[in-house]
Amino acid sequence: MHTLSEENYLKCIYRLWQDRGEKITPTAIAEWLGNNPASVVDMIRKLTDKQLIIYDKKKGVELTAQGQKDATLIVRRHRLWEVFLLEKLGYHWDEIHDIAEDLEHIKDATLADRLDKFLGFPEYDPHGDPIPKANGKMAKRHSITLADVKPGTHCRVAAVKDTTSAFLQYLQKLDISIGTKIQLIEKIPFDGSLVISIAGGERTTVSQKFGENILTDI
Amino acid sequence: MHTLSEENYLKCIYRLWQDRGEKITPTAIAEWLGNNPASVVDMIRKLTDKQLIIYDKKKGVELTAQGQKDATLIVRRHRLWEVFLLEKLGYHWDEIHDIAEDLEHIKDATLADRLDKFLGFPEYDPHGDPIPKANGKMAKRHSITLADVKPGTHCRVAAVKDTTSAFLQYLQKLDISIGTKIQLIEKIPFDGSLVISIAGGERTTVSQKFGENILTDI
DNA sequence: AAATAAAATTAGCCTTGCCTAATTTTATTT
DNA sequence: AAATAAAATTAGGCAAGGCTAATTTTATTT
Ligand SMILES: [Mn+2]
Ligand SMILES: [Mn+2]
Ligand SMILES: [Mn+2]
Ligand SMILES: [Mn+2]
Repeated sequence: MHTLSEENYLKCIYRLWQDRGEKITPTAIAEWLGNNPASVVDMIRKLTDKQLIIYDKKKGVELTAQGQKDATLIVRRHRLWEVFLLEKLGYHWDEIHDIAEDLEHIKDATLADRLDKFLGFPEYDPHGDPIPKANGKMAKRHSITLADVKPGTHCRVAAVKDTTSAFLQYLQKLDISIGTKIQLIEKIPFDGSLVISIAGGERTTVSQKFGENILTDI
Repeated sequence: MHTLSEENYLKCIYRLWQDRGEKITPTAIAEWLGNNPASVVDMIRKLTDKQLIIYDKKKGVELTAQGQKDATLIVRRHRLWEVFLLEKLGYHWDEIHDIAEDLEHIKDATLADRLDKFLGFPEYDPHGDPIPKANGKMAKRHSITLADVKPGTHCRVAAVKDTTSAFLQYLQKLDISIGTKIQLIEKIPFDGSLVISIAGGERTTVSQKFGENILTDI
């Protein structure tokens, strides 16, 4: 099996691949994990030896079929534990990510499946991310951000991209959670700021960065 | 905070102190953890520096007040997770120990307390061991083994000392679990074997070692 | 095409937590 | 009291997973 560090790298590569799509470079991995590029190069060698990734200086880092499978299961555990922490233990959505970051590494043949069953086979985690099934399949990820939507559109908050507590607490302050209806009223050309109405309420202005971290539905 | 290894050593020392009472030597720790005595000496230095233990060649290793407190909280987490795994996820009692061995190291300020509440503040874990409260207090441990009891006595299985699956599966085969009534019919002087009747059933003979690993009530 | 900047890699070092082998200390036997 | 055995300790090493500093490669500017 994999070490804790190997798992964190795998999950990081999976994540960068999922939400950026671009070529995954050692520097990108280093930034995401807060490690030094030199350390990343070491781990790239190790994961390559284990046949979990393929590294081509032109194409960057890619997961092999096995690497993808393994990464998916880690993500599955992470998201299931997040549901557990929120729904069963009463944590808030800005507190669960870091704890799940550790829980995801607990390995037992049947633990994830039992937890899945106990939670009633949830499709999405508390941040709106789809939970991979045991076979690796999962519901579609949302991809249109609030910043992409045409002014005038009414949409629903389906997921958040950023899961730091800084962002989640700001959302809480604005009374926004998964399912909240938002109308995009206007985009300010100068800096991309967004004028929105939350759940039919007054106009509020948020930054472009804010809008890019909210994924929408409908 | 403590590393995973430091925590495992603390818990080991706590355990040896609780159920042997004797002087705790580096060799005893090494045997319990399956490590080399030389490694234990290294860790003794580290835990001493951290003021979690005091080591005196005469008295052996002892936990300081802080060490005791920390160890108790690890044990608390271990036992709470065991209850969770058995009651909520449907594991059998011989499968939960190893998983809890990892879960006990997940650190978050409120996790144990939330789990405790979620489980309904259980007093004992699935092996009959008392679960320390957040303040360190806990219900009395049972101390009389089946091997200590006088022939003729009817007693109740209150806890098991050994939690290896070899022992627990044997118990399951004999239909013994926490709460089962057992009458000790006879002790064989030759080798200490015990003739017992399980829940009023037929006579069965078990070894002395078996009897020493069952703690009784009433 | 050179010059410069950025990214990737290498070399060498550190800490943790373990090990083996050798040595010293402490207990037990004779 | 010696001899022997057991326990504890020291010395030296190793793998994992980080780091910094130096170097090489690759991209970008000029
Ligand atoms: Mn993690
Ligand atoms: Mn999430
Ligand atoms: Mn443990
Ligand atoms: Mn237990």
